[in-house]
Amino acid sequence: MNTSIKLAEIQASCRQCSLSELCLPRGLTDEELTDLEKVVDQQPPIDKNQYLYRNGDKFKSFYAVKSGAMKSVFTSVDGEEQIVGFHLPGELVGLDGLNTKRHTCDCIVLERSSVCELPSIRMEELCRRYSGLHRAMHSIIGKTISEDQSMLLLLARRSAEERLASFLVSLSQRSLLRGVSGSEFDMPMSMRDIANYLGLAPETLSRLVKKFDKTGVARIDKRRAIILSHDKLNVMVADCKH
Amino acid sequence: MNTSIKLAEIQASCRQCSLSELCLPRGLTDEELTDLEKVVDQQPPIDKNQYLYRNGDKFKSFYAVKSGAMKSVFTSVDGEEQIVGFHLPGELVGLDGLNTKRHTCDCIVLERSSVCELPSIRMEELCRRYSGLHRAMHSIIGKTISEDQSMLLLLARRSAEERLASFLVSLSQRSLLRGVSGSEFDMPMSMRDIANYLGLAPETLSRLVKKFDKTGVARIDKRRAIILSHDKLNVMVADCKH
DNA sequence: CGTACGGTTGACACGACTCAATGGCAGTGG
DNA sequence: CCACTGCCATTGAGTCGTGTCAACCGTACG
Repeated sequence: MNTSIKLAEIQASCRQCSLSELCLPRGLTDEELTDLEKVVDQQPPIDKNQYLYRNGDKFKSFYAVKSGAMKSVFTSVDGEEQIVGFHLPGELVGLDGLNTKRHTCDCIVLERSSVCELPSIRMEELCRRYSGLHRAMHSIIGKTISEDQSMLLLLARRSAEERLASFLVSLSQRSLLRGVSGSEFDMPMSMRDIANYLGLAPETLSRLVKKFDKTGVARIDKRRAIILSHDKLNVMVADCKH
Repeated sequence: MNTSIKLAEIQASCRQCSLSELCLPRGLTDEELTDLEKVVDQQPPIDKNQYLYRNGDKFKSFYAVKSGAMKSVFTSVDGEEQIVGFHLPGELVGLDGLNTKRHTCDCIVLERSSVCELPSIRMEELCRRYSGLHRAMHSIIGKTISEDQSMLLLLARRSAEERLASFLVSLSQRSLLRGVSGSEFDMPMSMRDIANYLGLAPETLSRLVKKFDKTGVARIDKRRAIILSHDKLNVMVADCKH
């Protein structure tokens, strides 16, 4: 195989990527984009259940999800596991390594996925050169923090029903952002994963899903979700206590 | 009054600050420190119940807590409030404004406090010049993310008892870091605030505190906490389900 | 074909919330 | 100085949501 061609293939073309409006490149200048493309590495696809990185691994890169999906799992000293995020195309993962320069989560692939690798050293250099990129990074980091805080409220104050409703709304909105339907979309994660993420027992979630179907709110079959009534969902999310 | 002297007073001296080993300056070079001091503004003390910033305010600065304490309160559309963090001396607040350039939390002062203001524009410039400072910022941001994630696990998977134990351990450790006793320290927040932070009803917390006293784990009187047995506390935190 | 795992369903228990009443303390105004 | 007024904290009684346990089914996979 011709090496030069291979290299050309490996280097990412953010401009041509359909996710560029969701992803880091959003709002960057031409010059910034050109240099960003130079440091972004395409990675070979990763199979289901493989680790993108593990808790304790040295933090060396951020990763942008190109296709597929993954989950970040935080494990406590006693072995309790908590899913702290699901990552869909256009989203950036790896921020949990910023503090100690080692990852504090496992990042596990939910379905065959491909990612772009953004070496942190080179990103740092670029951020120093381009304030637009620096701000874009900060914006993504800030979004992660805000989402985590919103999740704290969800877990601390919401009922099981409100949690599921909120989760479906979130997935629906992210689905829309990617240009897919906000009313019918695939869910790459298992029911167990969703239950864990929402701080519920799998049994509780199972009963809730059934109830949502019966009451015409939403239907989940296999790994496909159909929102039956956005109105009802939004009411459940917005309302404090019924 | 002589203006030049006044200016000299306003400008912070991170080097002389007893918190420098906890705070942003930690690990910076002399040169970085000199320039950092130039952008840090001392602010007049803020009284109890005042807002450092509000949800929706334009994000213009980070703030380093010099003395006192504050809480970050995240409010949902329906008015539900969740305390997402307590901030003690040496800690940096304001990160919730990174995403949209507007704060997503209220930051409320718990007891008369003073802060150092770090204008974000000037910090950005400095970060571009000094990689050490850049990394220090990233480290603090990453720590916030990791702590939030650890909090997600706490709220999703832990019993009320484990949550309180974990909270006390955290306060104890932070107290130690500041050079105060890890076994006896003041708690600047109300019982209500703690309950809210831990996702509990105030009544539940009250009963738990009583139980902790009775079982020789910890005693909380007025706003002072005494750890009676670090061992017992650690067991409660480390143990999964008994 | 056997095994493992994810998801479902039912019975049951219990932890934590809600509601309501009381006490204590701080701040305020007469 | 003391009554008034809130707010916070406490305590008890009762309920309900959600977790736990156990059994079962279907499907994927080796």
